[in-house]
Amino acid sequence: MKPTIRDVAAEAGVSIATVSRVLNGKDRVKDSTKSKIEEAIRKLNFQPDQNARSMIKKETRTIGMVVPELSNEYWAQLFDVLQRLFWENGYTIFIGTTERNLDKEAAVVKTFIERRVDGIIFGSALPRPNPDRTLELLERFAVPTVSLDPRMKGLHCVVGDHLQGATDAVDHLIRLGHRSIAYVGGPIVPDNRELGLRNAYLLNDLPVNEALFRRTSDSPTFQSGYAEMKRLLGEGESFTAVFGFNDAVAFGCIRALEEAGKRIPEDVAIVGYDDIQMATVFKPRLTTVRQPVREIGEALATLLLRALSETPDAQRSFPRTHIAFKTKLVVRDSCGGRG
Amino acid sequence: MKPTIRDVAAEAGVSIATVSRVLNGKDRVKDSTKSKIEEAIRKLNFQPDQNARSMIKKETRTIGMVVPELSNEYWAQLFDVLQRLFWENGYTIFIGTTERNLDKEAAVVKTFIERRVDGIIFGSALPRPNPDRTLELLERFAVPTVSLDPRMKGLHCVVGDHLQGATDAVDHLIRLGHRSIAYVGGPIVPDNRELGLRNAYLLNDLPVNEALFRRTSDSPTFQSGYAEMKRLLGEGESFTAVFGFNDAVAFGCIRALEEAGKRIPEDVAIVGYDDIQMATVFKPRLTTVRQPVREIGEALATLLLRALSETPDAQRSFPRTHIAFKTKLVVRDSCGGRG
DNA sequence: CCTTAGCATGGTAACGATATCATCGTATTA
DNA sequence: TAATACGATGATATCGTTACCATGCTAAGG
Repeated sequence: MKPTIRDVAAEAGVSIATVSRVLNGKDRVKDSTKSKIEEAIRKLNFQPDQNARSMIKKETRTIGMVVPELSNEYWAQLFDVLQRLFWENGYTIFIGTTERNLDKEAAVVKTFIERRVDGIIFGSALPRPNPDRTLELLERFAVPTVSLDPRMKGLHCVVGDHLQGATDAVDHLIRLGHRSIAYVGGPIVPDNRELGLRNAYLLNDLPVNEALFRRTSDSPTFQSGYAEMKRLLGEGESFTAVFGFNDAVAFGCIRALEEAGKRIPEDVAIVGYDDIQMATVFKPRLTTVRQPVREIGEALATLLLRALSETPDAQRSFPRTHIAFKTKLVVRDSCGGRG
Repeated sequence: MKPTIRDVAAEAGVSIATVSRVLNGKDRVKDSTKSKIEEAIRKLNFQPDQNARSMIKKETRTIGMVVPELSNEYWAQLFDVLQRLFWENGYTIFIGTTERNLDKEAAVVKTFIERRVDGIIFGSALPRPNPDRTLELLERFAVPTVSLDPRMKGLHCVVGDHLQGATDAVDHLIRLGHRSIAYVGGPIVPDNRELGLRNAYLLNDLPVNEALFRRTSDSPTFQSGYAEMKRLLGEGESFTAVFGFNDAVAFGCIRALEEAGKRIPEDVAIVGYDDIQMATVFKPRLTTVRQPVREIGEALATLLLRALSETPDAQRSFPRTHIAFKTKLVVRDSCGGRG
């Protein structure tokens, strides 16, 4: 059996209270006693049970992170940033994937609540139903939560300004002379990137062709982008540019276009979103909208940590915060026009 | 304050023992009592405290996963597979990244032990020191662990057969006529991929040029591959092919080569490792060695779950298992010769 | 009608820590 | 020298569950 604080106390010939004192290093303990206890701890290979500690401390020092999936560079990078920041503050991270399924999402949040996480980073990306079970859970149990999805009403929120980002991207295409831009979006609506596109059309007083607005049926990945572009090409609509929901989708489109004999950017211009690492490798290099992942992660962590440092009473009245990060259009070669 | 089982008992006018019974659904409870209790649970929004439950059950139903980082498609994909399988079996996953640092690695494992995870998936990738603190921790506390690193002696182990994979890849290059193959490895030794390369040289009775064996100084990423290839090119060694530690590194090399005016595959042939999604996008498409991630993940989960189902006594004598998965050479365009 | 079984439930000791209050010396002060 | 303060430690309630044993009730069997 694993040794407990009682075993250590017996071994060192003191009371468990004193052992607890050296474990936490707060009360004063005589040096000789302290070293006796430390020796006993070493000898028995004692590791305090964090769960037992949590029960009485009423905080677990765990964070739950909910994301669609991790095999998506954006989420993975975000995780790496968050992991480092929370680790530095003594938190361990539970992670649960929604697999883009509302039931799973709610189940993950419920699990986190049962495990009494101190806070939640909510990075799901699903259309919000009504009633929204996940949101209800989060509110009922008053778990401090920071969301990456602005549609989660009432939660703190840190986002990239996708409306702006998409508008910039499409403006760029329009300025290069494109008038028919196909959009391959993700599976969810409403979608600020799509709105940004429509916004740019509007600002430039251009007609929209609804047949060019597409959405992938599942996760916005390389495969789904590829499949959707194949379908679009099959329908014979004409277009001279493509705006992809993210870089993976954009790459999928590129692959489909090339298989259909189109050249990039000569025949079709492409712009993506996220600026993943591979965006600089692919030739022609991808023009895309960069999200400041590190800054977003830091804002997320800072906000949640600040909320956690409030007393439980104060947390309820902690002001709702909404931070939107500016994105940046990174112009490379996939739209041509720059040589 | 969050409602406890006692509040529910009071609300329903029964004892906490009975509430516990309906919570666990094992003992028989009269239907009318049961519904009274369920009503109270709903009314109070009661969620049982999993940690309190763990204390007495002596299992937390959590798994700790330790990985170098997640912004690496291989680890991210593996995580997604594992997450699904463990979720289906009622486990929640803690994840900790080592940041390729032995101290952090040991600290993560220690944290997992303090949190009393039921099992650990050990996916660190670091040179093993002697003495090996992480291994000692794992052994002392007898946490059921499955490793992805065969150098963790005494642990169950599931790996891709990299020696074979690398041999296949290099054999392919040699068969295409290449005699000077640069290797850009990861930061750690020994490295089975490097050994596979040497093995192929040996089998084909070719001389080796040590100057062509390189290793990235940090994580095997796009950036480090790019930097290392830049350095190699600066040294003026001649070579006609490159074998990259993984696809990201290979892409980094490609980028550096192209900047130096080399064409792929005409001037330099490239082969990567892992077969990430982008391997099919890049033109020329990357020839690479595919690891069966899904199968590896399933084997990992199955093995750990089986170990966990043993009684604590039986776990000690549970036979050490070592599973190596065959890899598959995926021939595309980056080596030419098929074209 | 008494015994006995079995069902439904209650009471309470764990689990492994921390927190609080009590206690006992010993040194300091008036 | 008695009062006092403080430093070091011990005893024990507590956190929110589950496990285990006890108990009361009803119905069946003799």
